[in-house]
Amino acid sequence: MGATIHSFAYETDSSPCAGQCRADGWLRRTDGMDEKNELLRKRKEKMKSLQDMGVDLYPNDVKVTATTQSLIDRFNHMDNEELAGVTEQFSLAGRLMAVRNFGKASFISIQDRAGRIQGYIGRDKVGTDAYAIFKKFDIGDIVFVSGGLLKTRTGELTVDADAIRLLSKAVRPLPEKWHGLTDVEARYRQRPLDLIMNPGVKEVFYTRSRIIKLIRDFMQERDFLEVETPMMQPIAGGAAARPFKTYHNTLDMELYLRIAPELYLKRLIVGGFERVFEINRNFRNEGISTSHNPEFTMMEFYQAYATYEDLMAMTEEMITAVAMEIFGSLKFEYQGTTIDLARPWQHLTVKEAILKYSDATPDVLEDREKAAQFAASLALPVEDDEPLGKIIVSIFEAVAEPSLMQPTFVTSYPIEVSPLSRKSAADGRFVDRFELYIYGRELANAFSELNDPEDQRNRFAMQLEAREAGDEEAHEMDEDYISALEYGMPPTAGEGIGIDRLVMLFTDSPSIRDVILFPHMREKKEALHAPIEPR
RNA sequence: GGGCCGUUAGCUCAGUUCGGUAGAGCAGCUGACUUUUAAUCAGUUGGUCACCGGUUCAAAUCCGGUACGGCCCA
Repeated sequence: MGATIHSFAYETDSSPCAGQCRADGWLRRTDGMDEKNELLRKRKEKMKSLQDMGVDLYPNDVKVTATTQSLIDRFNHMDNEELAGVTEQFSLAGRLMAVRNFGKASFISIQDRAGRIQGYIGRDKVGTDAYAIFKKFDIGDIVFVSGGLLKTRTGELTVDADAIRLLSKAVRPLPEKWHGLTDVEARYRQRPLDLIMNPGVKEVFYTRSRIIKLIRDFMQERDFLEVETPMMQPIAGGAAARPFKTYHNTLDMELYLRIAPELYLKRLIVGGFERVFEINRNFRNEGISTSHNPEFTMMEFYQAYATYEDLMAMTEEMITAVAMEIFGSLKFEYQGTTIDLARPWQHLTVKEAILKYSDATPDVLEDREKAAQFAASLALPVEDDEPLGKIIVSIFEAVAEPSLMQPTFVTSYPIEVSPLSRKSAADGRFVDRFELYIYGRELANAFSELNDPEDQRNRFAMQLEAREAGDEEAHEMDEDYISALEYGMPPTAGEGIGIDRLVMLFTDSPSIRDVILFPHMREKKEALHAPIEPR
């Protein structure tokens, strides 16, 4: 019981589904797809009659030799006379997206991974029996077509079918052909339908894959080794965030889903790899918004004998290289704003940014009480014992961050918010760190790494104090990491780049959910689909 | 966490102002049609108006609550 709720739509009266159950104890069917649904019933009747005609509803015995797009690329420029000279026969398969029926012939639209192409199904050519079977196909079915090519009167390249077969029967109907699936909740919850109906969505994920490949190639060309470090960690370190907790049965221990791979990657620097990177998921137990998903993809990389300044140059190089591959330009539109990645990018210290985007005076940022007052005037919550550095960062995030539309490196972060960064040689209250902002969003975070084990122990101690004062995101003491540093870590710089946010930028996506295939949503107590009765 | 908005047929949406038997297009079904492409033409099926409760002779519509979602703010 209970656990069956995802696979079956049924729950009995005794189930704890208060307020969600129908009076008769059955869960409401959100799509009305129960045995009383006429569309579904008609389909099942149709499937029965196809089987009676000897048709296998789910065969797997065809070989596909072409994609829709490959045919268009090769033959779209030809006219009918030239196409008549093409003797090659083509076999393709895909989802039946439209049928335009003319009695003894039909036009169909087939969609595969690459695109769509039209098919012409003439009764004379495929045969009367096959045509009668074809007439029982539904939009949404997966079909196989083979034949030559022709151009229609309107000039559309069309597969002139010798044969058409059913490869997989769709039991449920597709959304409407013209408007498609537009309800955002339905799109995220039923991503397969979204991908079928909205070609732009597929395009986003093709672009996402290309961006990740470009970044991977960029790193490998620079002699970085791609590695994978633990997703499950006994201490969730490397960032300021609340973790998800899990449990290992045999080891009888609690583990955390990682909030960052940082401390493991730096252990590998100690181990001598010198240049490592990882593109993988992090998990942070925090709110969901248009730019936050509880699990998100980050690239982190570490380079020995480099500084955070080297990484600024490398970041500019990497992101402009990706932009040139994706757009062929350093200028592009994001949500109606022109983003210009022309180098060099703007550099601001945290304090400079605050002074630029607020009416704060420099003395406000030197004195804790004045800073706290200024924060209060902005309606920012300030804890009683919150250190100056944290207050300054809160002010920065409130007044400056949303204004940093064009690419900007923000530097000189206070030491209180940077427990893993190297102290600035010029002023020990600050660290050698930068964050990259574009369109008011943090895209990257990097610093020269702290490799003095004693200093690291002191920083963790500072964090423990903050933790005891109630900061749930403060870092924990990690003795194992410190002991790795005690073997000696070369001077190193490291960076994390938010891949989802980068993809948002390069695909003009307004929400992080648009670049994550299955974004997390609150659980629906009602079944998304009711079960279909057996045939 | 707060504010505003949304949830009506498989899908896309009207209908809510000012309460009076639930509407359209697409999809489906029946028929016509061998170059259409949102094919067309004729006919036709399909609804627990998100859920729970209240007011009322009468609620998709008014009131209260709940769930889920969106946007903005924190």
